Amino acid sequence: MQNFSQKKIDDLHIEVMSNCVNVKKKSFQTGEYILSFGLRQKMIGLVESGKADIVRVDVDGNESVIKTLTPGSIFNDAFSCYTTNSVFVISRTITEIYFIDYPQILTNCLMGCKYHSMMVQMIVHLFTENSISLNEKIEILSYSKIRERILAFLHIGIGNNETNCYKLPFSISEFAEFLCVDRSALMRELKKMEEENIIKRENKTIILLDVLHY
Amino acid sequence: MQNFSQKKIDDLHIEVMSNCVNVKKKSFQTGEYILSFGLRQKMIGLVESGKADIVRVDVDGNESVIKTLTPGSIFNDAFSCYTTNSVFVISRTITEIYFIDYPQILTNCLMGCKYHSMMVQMIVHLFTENSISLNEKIEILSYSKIRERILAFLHIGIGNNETNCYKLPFSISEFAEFLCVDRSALMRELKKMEEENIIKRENKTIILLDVLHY
DNA sequence: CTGGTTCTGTTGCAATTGCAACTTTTTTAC
DNA sequence: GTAAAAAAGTTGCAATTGCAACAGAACCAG
Repeated sequence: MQNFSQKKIDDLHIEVMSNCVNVKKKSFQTGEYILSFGLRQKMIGLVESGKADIVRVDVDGNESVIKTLTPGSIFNDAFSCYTTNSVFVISRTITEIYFIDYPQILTNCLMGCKYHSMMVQMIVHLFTENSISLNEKIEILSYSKIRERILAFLHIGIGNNETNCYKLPFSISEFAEFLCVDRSALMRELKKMEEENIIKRENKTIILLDVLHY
Repeated sequence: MQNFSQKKIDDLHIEVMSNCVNVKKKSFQTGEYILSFGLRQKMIGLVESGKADIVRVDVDGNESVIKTLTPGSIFNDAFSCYTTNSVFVISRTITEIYFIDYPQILTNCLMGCKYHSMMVQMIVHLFTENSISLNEKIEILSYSKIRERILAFLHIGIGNNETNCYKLPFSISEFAEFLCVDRSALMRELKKMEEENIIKRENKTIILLDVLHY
């Protein structure tokens, strides 16, 4: 999730890579659809600036944020294939994204380019990070009680940080969506937890009080 | 999940690969721990025969089967890193597994071996399949009602098959574990769905009656 | 075949959650 | 600055679920 340290790929690397494979940069407005993965486009997206969400939409139209993308984040089409529902990437601010041609990395330029190895490592990094995020989400959703999900989310989010603070990267409504629980039920539980001195909340910042911070 | 057609890697490939990277074959007894991923071992496991489960264990000791591994299945350490809980691979029958040294694929034998490209594609395949399974699990868990989870599970499992039958690859207890719901509550819901003619159940085979099979 | 263990099936009950329907506050757009 | 829209916050109520505690069936191992 957010605590996973992104391996930043700087402009120089992008420039070098663009000699090796097809790289395009595009800008998106707030709310614009960056990708509908139903198309199964084989490419890697790399966020340079802005913010975007990977959102799953089920058959009933319910949305669930799978992951929030920030500068340095990397994503691809592996999120959606073979599932019945759709996954979209939606720009939440003005967002700039590099698109790197995916099959090219494996076919073209085969073994000849000295940056090829770096590209392969980038792919592995992408998939590993993807895998980690998905596992974190499963860990959270495997709890049946809202309180447990909140705590799991906070523990992952706070991770090895020195503080017990966590600033939500999204609104409370989106938080409920992420946890796959009803918004009002989430509010209710957050209130209860505050009354029981388990957390303290101020706007979008949640402080986990130490007693249960095992 | 089970309907995802595995790209079988036959013995010849394994033999060729073993010239390029370090490959070891090991046998495990029923119930034996194949891997505790807490160790963060960088390697790929490839099931030759038998059956094993990837199991997540949370801090309270609750177990949840992430995925069932059958011959041809491939797995690695990307399942667990950076999460607070542990992931294990447990052998359910006598199981034979190839272990392929992971970093070697990317560092040793760099660009020299003509099977290198195949290895890279294997890695991509592994991660993609991993990603698909995890997404399917998230899709299932994103529903809050047991009935919805059962139906999502069946839809994924049946997929594009011609039949409406699905044979559970595990016991009802394990099914409840997989869906992250209480076993007795699952029983109750299965019974209700049978009474409402939504499904028909016989032992471990579930038939989805066509009305709701959109 | 016998005792033990695991799985299946059932039920009552309390707790939690989703849902609907609100009000209030904050943010956005013109 | 003001109207409109989105988000936050509340609450009552019904439905669903988890939990505990059973009993019977199936499946071992000696």
